This record gives sequence, structure tokens and C-alpha cells, in this order.
Amino acid sequence: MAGERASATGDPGAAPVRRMRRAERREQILDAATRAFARAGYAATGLDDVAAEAGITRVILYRHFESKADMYRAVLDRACLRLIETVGVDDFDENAIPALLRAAAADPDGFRLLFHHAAREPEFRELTDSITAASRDTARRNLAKLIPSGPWLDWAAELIPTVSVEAVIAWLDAGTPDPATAADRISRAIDGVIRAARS
Amino acid sequence: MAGERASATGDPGAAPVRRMRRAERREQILDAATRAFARAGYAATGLDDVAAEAGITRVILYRHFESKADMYRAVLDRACLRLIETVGVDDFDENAIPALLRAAAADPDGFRLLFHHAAREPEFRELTDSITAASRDTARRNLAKLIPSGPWLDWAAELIPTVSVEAVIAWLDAGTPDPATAADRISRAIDGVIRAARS
DNA sequence: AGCGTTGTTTACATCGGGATATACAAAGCT
DNA sequence: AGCTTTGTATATCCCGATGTAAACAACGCT
Repeated sequence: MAGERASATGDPGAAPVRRMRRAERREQILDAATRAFARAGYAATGLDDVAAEAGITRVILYRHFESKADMYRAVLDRACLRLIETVGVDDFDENAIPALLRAAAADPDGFRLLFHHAAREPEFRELTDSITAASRDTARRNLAKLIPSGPWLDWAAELIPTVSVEAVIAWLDAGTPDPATAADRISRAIDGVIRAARS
Repeated sequence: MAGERASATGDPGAAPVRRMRRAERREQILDAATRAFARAGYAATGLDDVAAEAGITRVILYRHFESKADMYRAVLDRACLRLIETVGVDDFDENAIPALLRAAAADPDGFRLLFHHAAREPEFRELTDSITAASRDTARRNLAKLIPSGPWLDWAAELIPTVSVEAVIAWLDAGTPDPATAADRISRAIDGVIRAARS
């Protein structure tokens, strides 16, 4: 199946077979791996799945990555990097949500992978912890003006980043309709949660 | 570690070692398995983890369950059952949230397992699909009066059950403070999301 | 007291997937 | 043309986890 693209049979009249340079192939593998891992997470995804998704053999993967874990880290690192360079770490202002939407639209599989899988994989949580901890702390800092410290502040500080992310994912699931409208609605939804959080 | 409770050495002065009857042990295994699986999901949790959590040997597990998958299904089935018999399937009224809180407090690990792991495991999604689909449809039915059908209705119908669940889990994380207050806040948070969903 | 149940320990069979090595074929630059 | 790069195919090692088997020990009901 993977072999029929660049077959070793040398059948004439085949497609040009444009091969990739190393860096290019690496990126393509990372794309494919992101898609593959986004379906079922690290443990439940085999290297064969990744190879098939990339349209190459499993052996090639090892010419670019030391191991499965190494590859997964590379996938996660790239997804984190992309996210952070689109959305600042400490943003809680009015353009945070539009930025989040842009990031999710630019790399939907990476977005889902980070928040729906990596965040629940103890072995790799360190990679997403920086993001989640930062957003939780930012939320807490802003909420501290409105809510007395205690369990309900904890609750709100934990819930609001989660709701933001889930709202964005629901937006992806709904087919990414008009981003401006989405940003408006999500912002107001979060306002609603904040208002509810003040007793 | 497991052996020192009911040691085969027969050392005198040991604890009474109260053995369990079959059904009782099965429930205890299910409890332990729920805790173990709730940490990292199906694939990343070994039978040794489950056995250690239950304080028994791995061999005993096979006297109660055919296989790992069989055991996991039993765990998920029980968690689903408990959830459904505490929270009706089609509830969207004012006592739905209190019921959800009661269910989560009664079986926090099962609750987390269902919504944070099982829901993302393709092989077992069928078991949670009935719940998620039902709650999404219920939400959609109620929202249809307020929102014209289209992507934004889809968005809201998907988001609201998610927010409800995540709000409950955040409440668990915050140490389950006053359930009545929690119910009130969560209800108002959801109202906020609904209000935001009507353009 | 005796027998079935519950449990332990040890050893082993099995299997899938990760990881490695080698040989070979075609692409494509120089 | 020739060498390097990129890719395929195949074979194999290795390890951890699932799953099985057998012998033995103690609880607890009758």
C-alpha cells in the first residue's frame, strides 16, 4: 500500500515520485504522527499507524527519530511551540480568544492532541504542564480580584482555561464557522462562567 | 507487599486476614481497577498495576475476568450504570446538576475514567457513546427553542454537556466543597454559556 | 474434622510491537 | 557517469505484558 507510490518495480509511466529532502520529510512525518496520535494517544498508536499515515515504511521513521517516545516528544514540542507563538503565555485580554482560535485552526490535530491526550498521559504531562499551569495561574491572578481565595477560586481558576479550550474544540467540531463570531461567543461564555464563580 | 497481608509463611500473631467471598472480591477488584485505570487509561495501565492496587496477585484477576479488556468493560459498565441510575438520561431540569454532583462524589474515579479516558479510547467509546450522545441530544432539543439550527446550535449542544462535566471534575479537584453552592454555580455557569450561544 | 473456597508463589507459554541490521533500488545532484 | 541520499523489503532480536498451569497454604463453612 505504501509501496505503490514509489515502487521498487520501476514500472514505466509511474508518477514523478518527487522525493523529499530530509528536513521536509521530517516535517511531513511530524504532520502524519500528529494526526495518528490525535486519534488515540501515545500508547494506543503503533509506529505502523504513523508510518501508514505518512505513506512510508516503519524503518524510515528511525532515520529521523531515535525512538517512539522521541518522536512523540518532537510532535508535542512542535505543537506546544506553535501554540505558544500564536497565543502568548500570559494573555488574558480580549485578543487571547481570537489567538486561541487561530492556533487551533492552524493546527487542529496538534490542538486536540495536546489537550485531549497528552494532558492525560502521566509520562508526557511535563510537556503540557507548562502551558496548563501558566494559563491556570493567569486565570487565578485575574480572578483573585473578584473571588475571595478558597476552594471556589481554585475551582474557577481550573475551570476557565478548560472551558476555553473545550469551547474551541467544539468550534472545530462544528466546522470552524466564522472565527469572529466564535471569539465573541466564547468570550461571553467565559464571562458567564466568571460571573457564576462570584457567589 | 501484597503477600505480607495474607502471608503463606503462617507467622503467628498475624492479622485476622478476613477473606472475601467471590462477589465481594469482584467488587473490590472493580474498585481498584477503576482507580488504577483512572490514572492513565486502558493501554497505559498494566494488570500488575491493577493487582497491586487491589492488594492481590495478578493471577487472581483471571479467576474473575476473562481478559484485561473484559475487566475494563466491566469497570466501564458499572461506572455507566451507577451514573445513569443517579442521573437520568434525559434530565435537563434544575435537579440534573445536583444529581451529577452526587454521582461524581459517589464514584469520582469512575466519573473521571468515563469522561477523561474512556471517551477518548476508540476501542471502548461505544460504551460511553450512549451517554454522551444522549446528553448532547437532550441539550440540542432544549437549545433548539433558543438557537436557530446550524453550526452554532451544534456548537452549543456539544459544548454544554462538556462544560457540565468539566465543571463537576473541577469541583472534585477543588476538594468537593459545599454541593449546594456547587450546583448553583455550575447551573449559572451553564446559563452563561447558553446566553452566549444565542448570538 | 474435612472439604471447598480463596489465595499465594513460581514458572512458563505466547504474542505484539519496538528496535536493529542488511541488502537492494531508484532519485537526483555534481 | 558516479556518488550520495532517500526509500523499500525482509529478517531478526528483544522485551514487556498478557495469559496459563500447577503445586501449595490457610480460611471458613458444615
